[in-house]
Amino acid sequence: MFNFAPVLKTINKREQILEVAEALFAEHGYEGTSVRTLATKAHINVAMVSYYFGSKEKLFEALVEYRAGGAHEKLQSLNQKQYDPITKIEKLVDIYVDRIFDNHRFHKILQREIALQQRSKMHEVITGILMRNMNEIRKMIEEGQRKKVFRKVDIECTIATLVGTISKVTDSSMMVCKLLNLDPKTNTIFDEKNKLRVKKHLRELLTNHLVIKK
Amino acid sequence: MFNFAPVLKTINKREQILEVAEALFAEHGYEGTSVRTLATKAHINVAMVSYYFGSKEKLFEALVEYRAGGAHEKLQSLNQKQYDPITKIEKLVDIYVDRIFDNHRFHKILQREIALQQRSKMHEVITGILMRNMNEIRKMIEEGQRKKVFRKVDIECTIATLVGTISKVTDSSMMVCKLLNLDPKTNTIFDEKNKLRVKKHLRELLTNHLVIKK
DNA sequence: AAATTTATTAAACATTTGTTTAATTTAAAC
DNA sequence: GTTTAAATTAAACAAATGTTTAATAAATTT
Repeated sequence: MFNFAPVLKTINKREQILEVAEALFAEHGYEGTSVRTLATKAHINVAMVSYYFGSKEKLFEALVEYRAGGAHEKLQSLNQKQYDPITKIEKLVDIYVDRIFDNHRFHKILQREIALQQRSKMHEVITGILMRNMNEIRKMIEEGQRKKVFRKVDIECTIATLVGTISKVTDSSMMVCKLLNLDPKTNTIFDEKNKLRVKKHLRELLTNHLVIKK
Repeated sequence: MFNFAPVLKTINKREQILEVAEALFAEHGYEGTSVRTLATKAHINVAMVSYYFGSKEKLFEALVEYRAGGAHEKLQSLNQKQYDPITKIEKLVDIYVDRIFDNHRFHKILQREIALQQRSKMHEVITGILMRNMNEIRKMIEEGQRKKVFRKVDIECTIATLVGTISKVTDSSMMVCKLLNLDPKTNTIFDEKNKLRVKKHLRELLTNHLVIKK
């Protein structure tokens, strides 16, 4: 019969390296993380990175593949539902806040990567992913405008507000802890309480912004 | 008599290095920029960085000192004016958009630096600067709330929205060019047209969000 | 159980990194 | 015009970087 044990073990080792890489890239950046410190933190030999991924850059690409998928499908399926525009936007906020909060390390890496002009190939891939997601949001807003529920707002800027607000809260967590008077050691901004808080803020902000008052 | 020429020349050389460093740090990050490529781009010898600044890290600190000041004074003086809360917020938007657009390279570097857990000393300095600015904004909103002009909104999240929206537009300029269907080569997001566009968006967004409707 | 593939290791590899040295040119002061 | 200080240079420095090698250990297949 089949024996999955070795295969599973391999996958786990790969994933273990990817998880540690994600944490280190998020904290110290791609260039700021050496393969040696990565190997130490992941309790593996330096050569294992080349062995499993080929190179440091290919490890990074593997990380993107490992984490990037999924978001677009969720947005697309929401877009196909028959909700009214306001409900759709509220559910969009929930999806986006959940997504970015739960993947805050990877999101931080992505944000830094698109802000940088390095590794142009990776840059292209990431831009493509984010663009597709943004287009789904655009469709939602345009649908609301067609139905005369939403104002003729600046769609691109509105998307920037949605993503920018969440990014600001998650990416500069140290900063936000000080701003919210939280202890960075004991507290975490990535808990349910703060997710709800940001969701509430964005729901009210965006409905006030988008919805035409009767 | 006095002869300023040599002194001025020295200052200019220092500033010349700082300007090139700013451009490179913004494009490729701090770790992604080597002292050698910096020297080449600035048409100086490698040793000149150590000669003028002591080290790469001190060059970075010098850049922060060179660019960081000024914003707080502007916010403070606006806060002391006798404008009504709505006007104050509108002028705040103008100041912030102008500031970040005109210093977009430096702003990008700052954002990356506070998102990173490297160079903790610099981190402290930058956090301090940004915190003071944020406190001025908080005062403005609280004043509007006391005067019963503003709603009881989530102040910290509202600040995140203001800064986050502008950051999103400026920091990932490549991305935004695609989103706005601009050619990244010929067009620039940092022109007056787009400044006005973001200002208009934020003015409408924030007044709708903040102001209690009669 | 032997053969073979896969996983893991320590050591070496060639580059690149930031920084320093010591020599030289340029400018300023006397 | 000589002396002194400042600016600039090419070369060397040690440390760190990503990657490869060749040997060994573990697991899988035959």
